[in-house]
Amino acid sequence: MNIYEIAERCGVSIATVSRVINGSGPVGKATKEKVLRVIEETGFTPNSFARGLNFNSMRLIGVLCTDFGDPFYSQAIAYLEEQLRSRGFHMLLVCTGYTVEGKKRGLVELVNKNVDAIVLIGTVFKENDNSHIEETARKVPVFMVNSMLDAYNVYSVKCDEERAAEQAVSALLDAGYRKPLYLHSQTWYGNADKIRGYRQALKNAGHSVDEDLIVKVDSSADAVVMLLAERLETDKDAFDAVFTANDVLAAYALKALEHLGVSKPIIGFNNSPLAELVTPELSSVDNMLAAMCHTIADRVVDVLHGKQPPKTTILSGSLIRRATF
Amino acid sequence: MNIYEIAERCGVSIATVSRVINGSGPVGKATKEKVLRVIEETGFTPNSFARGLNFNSMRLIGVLCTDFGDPFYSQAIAYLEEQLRSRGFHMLLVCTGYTVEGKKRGLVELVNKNVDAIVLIGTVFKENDNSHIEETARKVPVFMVNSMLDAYNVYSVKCDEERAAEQAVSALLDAGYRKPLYLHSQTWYGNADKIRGYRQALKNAGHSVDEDLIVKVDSSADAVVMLLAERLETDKDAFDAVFTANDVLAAYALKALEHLGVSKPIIGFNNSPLAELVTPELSSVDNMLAAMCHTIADRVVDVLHGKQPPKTTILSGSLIRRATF
DNA sequence: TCTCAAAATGTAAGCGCTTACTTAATTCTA
DNA sequence: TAGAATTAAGTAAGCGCTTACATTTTGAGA
Repeated sequence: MNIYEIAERCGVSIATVSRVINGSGPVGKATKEKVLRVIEETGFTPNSFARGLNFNSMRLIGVLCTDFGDPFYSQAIAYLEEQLRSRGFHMLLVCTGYTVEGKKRGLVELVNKNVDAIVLIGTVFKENDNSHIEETARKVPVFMVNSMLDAYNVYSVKCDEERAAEQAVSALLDAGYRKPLYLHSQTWYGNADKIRGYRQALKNAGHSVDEDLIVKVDSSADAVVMLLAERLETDKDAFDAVFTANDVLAAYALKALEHLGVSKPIIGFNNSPLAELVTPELSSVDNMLAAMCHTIADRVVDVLHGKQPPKTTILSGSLIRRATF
Repeated sequence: MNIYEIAERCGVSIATVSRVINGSGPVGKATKEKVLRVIEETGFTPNSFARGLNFNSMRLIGVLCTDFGDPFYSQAIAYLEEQLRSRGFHMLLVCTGYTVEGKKRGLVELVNKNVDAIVLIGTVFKENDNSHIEETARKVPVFMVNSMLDAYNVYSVKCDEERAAEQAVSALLDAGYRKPLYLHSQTWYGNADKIRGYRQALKNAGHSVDEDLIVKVDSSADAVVMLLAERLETDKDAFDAVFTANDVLAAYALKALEHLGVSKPIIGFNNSPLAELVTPELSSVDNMLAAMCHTIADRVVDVLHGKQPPKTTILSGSLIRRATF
């Protein structure tokens, strides 16, 4: 079933059928109705590859994501899908894991599919070589959610995580805590910002930074429990509060402290749904994920329409206080 | 940059270039190397729409999902993406929410994109009209994860949730509990199975079913807290254990009981990562999601290769015991 | 009734690629 | 070394659709 078949059944030319499908030219009222009726009857849908070939677009946006395990990412995907779809685009989703190799492959695959644009969710490693992203951006516009890269054809929307982390840690210090532990599990881009914020907060309060309180740990319940147990065993006042790079780590920390029978304030990051699922509910830094995704979708549409939106947008996050602090 | 450009730069015809790209015919060694080199130098990637038009496939699988909020779905997406991609397919993801209208639109959109197959995750409403799915299946093979529909061109892989639920409730009864509360929030397909299992377990144990113990509740912390509080207020022995349709509800129930200062066994469903994130860790029924996704991916490949795999596969779930029971 | 612009429809040339079919260049056999 | 068999490369016809351009029809004004 193709456009020729429809044209024949209607006794018109394919040009006319195409015109009624796309509303791309004048068509007599009777003819239009007939064509629509036949399309309806036959259930014909125009071949999207042929249209793609003509328009050089299938209205597909490639989305590269690191890890679904973290609710932050699945939440981002959810927002993005909604926003993009409401703007008439569909989402080609590729999940690559944390390796740079995986990301490179993912980018190549998306470029090969001729997507209209590529959205990266939190995937830039600041210290690392990002030439693969720059190279990709020479072929198709790249949009970054929650990370930033200043390069040709790359647009970024991020939360000022440094400031947000600073605010969170300052809140702990203001409340009288002196030794906040900072837990993270991946040394990616955003992490450096959070650490800077952490340091700044201590500095602002006139404290020095104990480097032993900035620690990387595997993202698993066991690892966190072990780590905290070990620290507290050595010195039961080794730290007096916990700040984590994401809510999953915060949940593990919560579990660990409960396990150890001690209670200390905990602040997570991302303000994901998880924060309200655990008991007690997690205080967490809101990094404005929904707003970021909304903004990115706007940027995508703008760029594809030939407009030139700002290359970087920075939103401010804020601490959402719940039961753990 | 297209295949003509490459051909010209190599001093060969486009047929030859195409042959080296696809390995679809004999090419002289020197020629082949030259073509590969030029492709490498120019960074040429064949237009996937043109290939799609020829092959009538872009190796795209449409995936229709209900809700990312539930970790069950995001987990399923994660598994599917991995499995499909390792088989050379990419995933076009559409998230529709719980309405049948939304699903219908989603299916139409995917069909319009000429995907090779459509995977539905837990989306059949048994009582409802599923003609939209059957209609879709006339155009493109449909695969169902964790639900079932016996129709032309529809393949299903599901967990025997009835048996699994029965097993879980029986375990509660065996442990001496008499009045297990069953909480669910959506009256979709799988729910009926679970309820049957719940009933069967009580019947097996010689108990009658108290219909008031099968209750639907909004999927929110507040709703669950309110519900349980109300029940226990009326009669503090209104129920002596909680069984839920998914882990999110179980987490809410955990929160609610803790809030009310009572402790009762809880069993969730899906055995999602969430089960290990909350404290105490949730006992949960494992519905073999990873295996389902793996199997579905196999089925997709088989069907697209013209094979005829079994139309229905049923896996058995099992209760994973952790701290809450 | 005739003219002519405006509206409706048709024709055919791509979009970039694959591949059946054809032709040219090698290699092999006797 | 002629000629068959084999391998390498080219030609051109689509795949299903959009659209610039050409053609026909319609209807208003004179």
